[in-house]
Amino acid sequence: MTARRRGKAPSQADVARLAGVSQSAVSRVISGNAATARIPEETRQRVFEAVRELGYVANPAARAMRKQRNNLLGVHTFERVFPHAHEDFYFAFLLGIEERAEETGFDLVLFTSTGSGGSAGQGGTRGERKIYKDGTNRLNLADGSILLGVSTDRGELARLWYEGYPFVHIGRREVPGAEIPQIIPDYRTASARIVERLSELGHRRLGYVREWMEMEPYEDRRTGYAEAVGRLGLTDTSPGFHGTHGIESAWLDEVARGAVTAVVVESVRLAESLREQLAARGRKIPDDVSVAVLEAAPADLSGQWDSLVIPRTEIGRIAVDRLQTMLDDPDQRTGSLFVPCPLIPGTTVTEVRE
Amino acid sequence: MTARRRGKAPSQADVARLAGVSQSAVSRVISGNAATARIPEETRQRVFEAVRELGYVANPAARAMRKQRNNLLGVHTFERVFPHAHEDFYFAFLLGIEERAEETGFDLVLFTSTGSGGSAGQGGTRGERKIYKDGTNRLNLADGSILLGVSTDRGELARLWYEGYPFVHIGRREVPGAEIPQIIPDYRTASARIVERLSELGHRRLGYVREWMEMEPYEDRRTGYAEAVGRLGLTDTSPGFHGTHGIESAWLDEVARGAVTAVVVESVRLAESLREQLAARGRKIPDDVSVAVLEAAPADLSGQWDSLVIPRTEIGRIAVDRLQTMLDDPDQRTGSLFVPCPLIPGTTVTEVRE
DNA sequence: CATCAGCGCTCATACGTATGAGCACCTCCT
DNA sequence: AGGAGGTGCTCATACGTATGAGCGCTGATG
Repeated sequence: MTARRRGKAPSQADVARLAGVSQSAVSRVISGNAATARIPEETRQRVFEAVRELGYVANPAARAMRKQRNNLLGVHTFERVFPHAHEDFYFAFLLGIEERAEETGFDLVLFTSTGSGGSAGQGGTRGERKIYKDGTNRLNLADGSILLGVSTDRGELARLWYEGYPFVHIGRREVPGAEIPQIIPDYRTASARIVERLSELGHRRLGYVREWMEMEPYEDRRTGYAEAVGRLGLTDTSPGFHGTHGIESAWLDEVARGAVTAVVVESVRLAESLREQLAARGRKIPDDVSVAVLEAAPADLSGQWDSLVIPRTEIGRIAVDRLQTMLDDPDQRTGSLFVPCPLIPGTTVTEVRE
Repeated sequence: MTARRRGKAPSQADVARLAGVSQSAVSRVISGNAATARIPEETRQRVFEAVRELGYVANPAARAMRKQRNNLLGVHTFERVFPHAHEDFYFAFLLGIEERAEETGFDLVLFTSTGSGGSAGQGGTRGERKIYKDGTNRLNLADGSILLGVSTDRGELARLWYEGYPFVHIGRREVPGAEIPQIIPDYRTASARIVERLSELGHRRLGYVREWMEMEPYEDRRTGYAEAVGRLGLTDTSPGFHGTHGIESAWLDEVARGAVTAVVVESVRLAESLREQLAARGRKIPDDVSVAVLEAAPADLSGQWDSLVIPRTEIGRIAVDRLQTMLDDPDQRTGSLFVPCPLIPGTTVTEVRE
């Protein structure tokens, strides 16, 4: 048995010829719902027979063109997926997306092609991936897409939105004039809850250490923190709270002197640094200062710092579901979802001791 | 600016109307090569103007139907991708595939849908993914596909091959009557080289411990090992060499007595077990017995055992390239590629000491 | 015996793009 | 002046599927 030549896959017309019916009859048998198509069992059998005989398989491109559905969900990341996956950055999101896509019978397109095109090029632009390459919008291939990535190009997002393409963005990203549906880890509430907990443990004078980035996710953390500090009547005079990023040594001296009993830090990286510099001043965490972190470490690194955790897998699943509702009902094009971030206990926060 | 209603994306016809030319002119301007299409600059500009005005983007489905290319590469795994990725099973392959796909301007489709279909089902068959669901072959959506997975369904492979669908299988997998292009880690040569090295180090009496699986990859290791043992006139009377899997304690006693100076083991798992059982008999690796392993541990676990390493990322890249040549020239439908597996030195093989 | 409903299909068309063939016009050469 | 050859397009069609409209037939009903 030698393989059939490629390029002449049998069509419904071929099947029809063999079964002695019309192409449309074949179409109805194969994919038409039995209700509208009044085709008796005997004919159906003949058609299926012919299908098997010829090894007919539907052409998805044609089908996609005719219906407006492809059963394809796109995933666009603005940077490479897998390298980051290795660092657990995208990985857990993809896990959830894949799970849910499988459960709902969708396939996944990973948009990996860069804007630079070129068939034999030696690698595209290393950093960024564009949605629009020359005139064409690759995402269109999928019924809808999930977008993720830190360096999101807001212009492209705006255009995509304006064109009415169904998509969901993981993470908050404001684009003026476009109400993009987003799946947003609720950093704000989580940050506030961390402050509440510190307050319950007796801490009244806090400090805040911020990252250098100014993206929405950090804004949310800062908003939640500030709001809770205000509401609970706590004190924060740290430079981080008022706009400076990183750790100032003058302020550290104050902390060492006991001016502050708890510090909230935006990242593990900074928290580690804080620990070192406090140690250099003879202060220990949590004995002298409690520290909480506003970033989920990958699962295996956790258990150390008290922190919030980003439920990435769940967010992936939610993104798929949100997208599906958009597809089912085009009126649902707008509206974001907040996903609560649980706090995980560590060993760096204790009751205040004075 | 409110978003355009979904469902009526502008077509080339719309652009043509606006630019005052025919649809075919638009097509030629946009995608026709300039050589055959004799369209002056002025007209081109008018068309591009209209394109921008309307926000036209090409419809990939229609394009795919007309040409026979999609610029889509499929990846089908017979089990879930990402969970395994986490265990570094598929991960490195995907890394290479994605890299190379990006470099050559292709997008990736991950075929995640199970055979069980169903739009709202509560998850398909947990284990296996089928290629053919009811009558349709999802893979057809992509120009060609890369298949991988341990529980490959040979029947589906045969059918796919027979239909002339372009695909590549990662790992050796024999299917009677179908010469499936495969990217094969050259376990055979690598195993032989390990034996050669042991021989160079003075080992003449070897032992072999086999896994319970009977798949091609293990066959290759066994063949390479046996061939080298024969060629170099070495001795192996171990049960593993003659068909038994696992570790027999009677044989272990012999090893402990010094009947064997080096053992080749099919997996780290078994090697660990071997170490324990030798330790129980007062024998140490490598002081009393040298041990080499025929399986690459994930990069971070390595450095311990002397073993061969599977160049997974490279294999992924090669698979993409192999597929591309098939697509460019349908006559290249057959022919597999062997990829050499380097040996990495560890601390478990030394010169023989007697 | 005329009417009518249902059955089992077929016909025709649309989806959006790409492309071979060809048409009308112009320029240049003999 | 008449033809050759080039330019700047248009026409028509094909790709494979899905679907609304409709046609001829049969059997039942009035």
